[in-house]
Amino acid sequence: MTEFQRPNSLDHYFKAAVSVDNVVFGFDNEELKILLIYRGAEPYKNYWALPGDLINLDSDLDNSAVNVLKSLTGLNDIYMEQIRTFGRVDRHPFGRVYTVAYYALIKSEDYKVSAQSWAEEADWFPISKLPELPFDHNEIVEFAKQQLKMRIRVHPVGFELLPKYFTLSELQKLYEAILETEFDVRNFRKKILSTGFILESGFKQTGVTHRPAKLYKYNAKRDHSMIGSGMNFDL
Amino acid sequence: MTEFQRPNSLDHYFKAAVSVDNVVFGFDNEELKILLIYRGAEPYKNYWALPGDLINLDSDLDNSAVNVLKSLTGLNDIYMEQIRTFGRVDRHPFGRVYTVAYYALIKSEDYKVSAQSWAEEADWFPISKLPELPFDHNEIVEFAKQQLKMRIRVHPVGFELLPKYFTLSELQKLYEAILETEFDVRNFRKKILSTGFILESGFKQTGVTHRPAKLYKYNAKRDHSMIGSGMNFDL
DNA sequence: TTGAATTATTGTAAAAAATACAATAATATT
DNA sequence: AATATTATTGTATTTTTTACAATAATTCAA
Repeated sequence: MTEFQRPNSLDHYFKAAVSVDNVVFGFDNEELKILLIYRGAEPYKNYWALPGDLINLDSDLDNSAVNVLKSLTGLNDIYMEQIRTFGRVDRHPFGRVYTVAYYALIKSEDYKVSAQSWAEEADWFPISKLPELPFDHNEIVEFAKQQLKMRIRVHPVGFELLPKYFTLSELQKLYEAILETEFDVRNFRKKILSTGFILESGFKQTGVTHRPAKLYKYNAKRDHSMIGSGMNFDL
Repeated sequence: MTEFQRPNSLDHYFKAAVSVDNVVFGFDNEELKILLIYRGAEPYKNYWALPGDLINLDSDLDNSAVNVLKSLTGLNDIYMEQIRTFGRVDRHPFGRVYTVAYYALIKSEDYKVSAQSWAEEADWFPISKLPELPFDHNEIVEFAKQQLKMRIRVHPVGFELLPKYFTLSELQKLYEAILETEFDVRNFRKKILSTGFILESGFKQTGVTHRPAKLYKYNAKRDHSMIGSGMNFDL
C-alpha cells in the first residue's frame, strides 16, 4: 500500500478496524440453513456466530470475504456477494469495528465444512431455529434473508443451492423455503420451464419408493438476467 | 465508545479509516444530475468529486452519511440509503480507507446547495456529462445508477425527485431518464395511475404556451411496497 | 376572430401472462 | 393385484400487457 504524505492531522481517523461477516446459505431439501461457527476467541468466546473476522490492512475487501470464510470453515473458492455494511459505534466491544456483510449460496452436499483457526466448530443451522447471535449478527442474517428474497425474484440464483441434477419438486421446495410461500404445482412448473433456465437431463431419480421424478439441470447458456424482461416470480 | 480489554495483538487491525461518499440525485425535468463538490483539500485537491469525508470514530455509520453531506453542501436532513462499500487496498493515497457509498434523491428546486467546510464549490452535473472523478468515484456513481434503476422498478421513489405538484409528462420523463428507455404515453399513464401512487391535485399548470396539464401529487397513503404484488415497471 | 402551433389527454382490440383448479401416471411395497 | 406415494400434465377464465392515433385545451400570430 502506498501511503502518500498523509498529514498527521488525519491520524485520529485511522484507528478503526473492518471485519467481514458471511451469511452462507445452504439447503437440505426441506429448509434453508446457514453456516455458523462456535467462537473460540474473544469477544463472545463460546458463542455460535457468523463466520467473520477482522480484515488485514493489505487485503482487498472482496478477497477478504472469501479468505475469511476459507480460514474459518475450510470452504474454498465460494463466490460471495456483498450485502451491506453495519457500523453502529458500539457494535463491537474491542473498539470501532465496521463489518461488511457478504452472503453466499452453496450446495451443502458438495462441500465438507471443517472448523479451522479460532473456530472450534462449524455447523449448519436451520434458519428458523437460529440461536441468539452475538454482535449484530441476527440483524445481519435478517437483512441477508431479505436480500436473497429480492434476488431470487429477479435472478436464477436458486440453482446454486441445489445439486447438479435436481427434480422440479426440489426446486419448488427451495423457492417456497426462500420466499416463504407456497406455489401451485402446475403453475410453478409452467413458469420455471418457460424461463429456459433448466433443461431435462435425461436421467431419472433412483432409489425412491414411488414414481421417480425426472432430473433437470441448470441451463448455463441461458442469459441470466431477468431484469427488464418482465420476468418475475410473483407467483 | 466502550473499549473492553482489547488484546494488544489486535492493534494492527485498528489502523484503517472509513469514509462515506454520497451520490445525490436530482432532476431538472430533462435529465438526471448528481451533486459534486470541488475539493479544496488533499488528496485530489482541485478536483470535482462526490461529497464525502472520513468518519469520526464516535459517529454511527448511517448518521455520518447525513452529517457529511450537510457539512460539505449544506443539505440538511436528507434521507440517505446505503449502496455498498468499496474497499480496494490502494483506493486512497493516504492509507487504508474503506468508503461506504450512500445515495439520496432530492427535489433540487427545494434545496439550495452551498459549499462548506473544505468544499470550495458544490454544483449539479448532468449524469451523462460527468467529469473524470478521483478515487473510485466514477465506479461508485455507476453502481448508484444501477441501484436506482433496480429500486424504481419496485418502489415509488420517483416522486422524491419531483416537486410537490407535477404533471404526468414530467413523471414520465423522469422514469425515462432513470431507466434510459422510452414509454408509450397512454400505457405509461394507465400503469402509473393504476398503482394508486398519485392523485389529482385539482390544479392545472399555468404559464405554459399550450394546453395546461393537470397537476398530480404523490399519494402518501398508499402502501409503498410493490414487492410481491406483481407490480413492476417493465413497460 | 381565426387558424396555427404545441402539448395533454384518452380508448380499444389483440396478445400474452397469470390464475384457479383435479385427474392420471409411474414406481415400490404388500 | 391392490395400495400407497409422489410425479406429471391441460384448460378455461381472468388479468395484464401491448400496439396504436385521434381529439382537446391552451397561447400566439395573423
